[in-house]
Amino acid sequence: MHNCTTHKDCIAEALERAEEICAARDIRFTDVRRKVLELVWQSHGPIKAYDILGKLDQRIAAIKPPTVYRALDFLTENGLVHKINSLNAFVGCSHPLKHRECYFLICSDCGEAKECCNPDITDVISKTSRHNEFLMDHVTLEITGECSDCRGVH
Amino acid sequence: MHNCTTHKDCIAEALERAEEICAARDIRFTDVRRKVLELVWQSHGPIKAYDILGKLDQRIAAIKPPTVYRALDFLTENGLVHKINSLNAFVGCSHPLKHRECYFLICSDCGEAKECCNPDITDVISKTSRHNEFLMDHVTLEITGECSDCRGVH
DNA sequence: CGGGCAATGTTATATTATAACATAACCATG
DNA sequence: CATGGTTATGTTATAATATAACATTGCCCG
Repeated sequence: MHNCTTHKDCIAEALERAEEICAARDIRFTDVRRKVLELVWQSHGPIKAYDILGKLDQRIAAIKPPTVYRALDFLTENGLVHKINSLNAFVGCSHPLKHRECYFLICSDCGEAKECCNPDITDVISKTSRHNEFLMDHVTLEITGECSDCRGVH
Repeated sequence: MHNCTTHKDCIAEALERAEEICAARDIRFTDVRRKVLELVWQSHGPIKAYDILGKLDQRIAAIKPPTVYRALDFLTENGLVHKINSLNAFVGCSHPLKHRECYFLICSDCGEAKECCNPDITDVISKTSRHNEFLMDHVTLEITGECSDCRGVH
């Protein structure tokens, strides 16, 4: 389902990057937020808020839904995770500095949500918005289907 | 918020079209389904399942959530309504025969969800999918922002 | 060290959606 | 027109997702 050979490293990297970004922006990367981000990355795919909650409960005592949702809100606002609306799930952002919009290829077999941030897509969407005199704020683009791995494409 | 001068007509048209489509496909356009579709169109914008339920309750006795969700599932499967995932709401499809995929410009001011089915978008999305060896099944594209009316663009 | 703000805790509840089983309506076929 | 299969709806209960509202804690700055 995923390619990173040393998945531990990729989690650690994500956390470090988050740390840096928060420091740079002078916002607090608290324990809860770190833990939630870590769990999102550990899942290495879309994870649901209550699944995060479940995993947290095993470690720390009695964290409740609002705490998780607040952390997720924070992480989302700061581009560290994305919400996948069609799944009601959250996924770590692989390039939290590059751009706000992320497009996803979501495999209904293995559940992977691969970022696919083709600028051509952004262009054509911007063009369409402009053509409709629409002032774009945020774009949700979620493509479901079957990924190459699951289809057994060499 | 919307342009159709005679909104009653546009509801009636949508229902008639639905009738025809279901007849052609030899599937049943039952009372519940018709009523739900009518309410979706009456709202003339995204409407939530429980709002539909509320409006139904006033007319018919004691319709329960599963009934509404089943009707919405049916209508969605047959391309007569679309679900807007970022709003958890449903909207009538203006061209139920032309294509399955629909893209939306959603105004966060007035709540309108305008279909914008630019084939250029479809092209670029298909291209990206192919490039990723991804077998596309369904596309969710929801652009939030502010529509021309709300921005007061002449 | 105290006042203010940001974050989290806590309780309760709202909102969205479905499982599971019972009944009814529809309809083809003998 | 009986009957049996299929599709649709009714019904009860509950699962899953998310937030409101208020209390408390912790952090930082002066």
